[in-house]
Amino acid sequence: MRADAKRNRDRILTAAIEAFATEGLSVPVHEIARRAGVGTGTVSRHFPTKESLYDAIILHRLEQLVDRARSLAEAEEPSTAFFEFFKYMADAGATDHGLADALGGGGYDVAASAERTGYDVMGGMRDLLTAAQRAGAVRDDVDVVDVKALMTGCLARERGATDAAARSRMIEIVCTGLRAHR
Amino acid sequence: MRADAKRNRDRILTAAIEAFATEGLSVPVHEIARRAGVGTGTVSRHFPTKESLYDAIILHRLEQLVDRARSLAEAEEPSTAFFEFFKYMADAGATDHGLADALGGGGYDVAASAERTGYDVMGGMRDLLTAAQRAGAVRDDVDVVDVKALMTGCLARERGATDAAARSRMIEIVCTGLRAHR
DNA sequence: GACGATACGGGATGGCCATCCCGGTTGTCG
DNA sequence: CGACAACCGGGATGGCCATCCCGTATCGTC
Repeated sequence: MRADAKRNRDRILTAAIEAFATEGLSVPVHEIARRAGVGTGTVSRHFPTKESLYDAIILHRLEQLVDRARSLAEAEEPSTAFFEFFKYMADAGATDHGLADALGGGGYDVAASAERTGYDVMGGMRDLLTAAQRAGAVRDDVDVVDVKALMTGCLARERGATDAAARSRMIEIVCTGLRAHR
Repeated sequence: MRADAKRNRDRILTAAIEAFATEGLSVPVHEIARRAGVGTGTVSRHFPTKESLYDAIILHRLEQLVDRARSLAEAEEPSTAFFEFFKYMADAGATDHGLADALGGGGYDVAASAERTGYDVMGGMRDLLTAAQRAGAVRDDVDVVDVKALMTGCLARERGATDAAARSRMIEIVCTGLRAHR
């Protein structure tokens, strides 16, 4: 690959990460090109569709989060690992509108894309959850989809990432509800 | 107002209610006109902008829900009134994608529209909440916006309205978390 | 240093959609 | 019944956006 091509590709990725994070997934490709300082054609050539940009960025971000899940699973006991991760991921979603859109299903199907590209983004989360359930720390009738949905509730956009107090309050509420107790 | 105009207006409202409920707020105006059996011009004349249709339908729907909140507030003790209402509204949102979009903030700001048109959709909910808090049934650091946000989490669209079991599970989780306990 | 391959820019294209417009129609009132 | 105002339909308009295209510029190699 030619040097300038690689350089532009990296610029585009950097610009897209930032643009998605601040504006959400609906940011125009044109705007990403502008931020990257390249033409729209250059974006299209590196990433033929907007969805391929989603794949490159969102799935990569989720991989990072899953790595975090795995290291938490090793270092902590199941209960704290799960709840720490929940908080960690919710915070990530609150400061990254693109991630929040993806989790909320806004026009991008994470699970389908992960499958298509061979990533395993659900696995790490599922392991964390089932371990916590086996340890009796989480109600055992919930599944990862429930968890994801409840998390998106903590990401309500109307107060932005600013109101961290409200967010941690909501996280606390959901985590309390998730704890086993019958 | 001429008889045919009134008839068409009603048809449009009926069609729009159904279209929003099944397709969400992003359904094209054209599609609403088609369902109503009128031309797109007729829709535009009765409702100059799409948002005026939102106002007519969503705010009206919310009024109904607020009425329900008020009657629950009279009939029940504060705690059950609040939690009943939460469940009632979440179920409403699950079967009405338009309502879910509006609650989730998908391109329509309920609070602003309510203010602009003079409706008081938040009031009933707020009363219910503060009453429940005074009765010690709900943590007193949450506000209506939190409640609304957590509710949208229970409305995750990816399983549609079909999976009622998952929904009531999530409602249970959130309500448990909302209960006071320190 | 020159040449072929590769990549670039940004205008052109086409789809989608809300809103506007106007020639034709229909209800209403005298 | 007749005339006129009100209303109707749906095509036209314009904005937004992803994607494609092609003349031009740049890279890497010989």
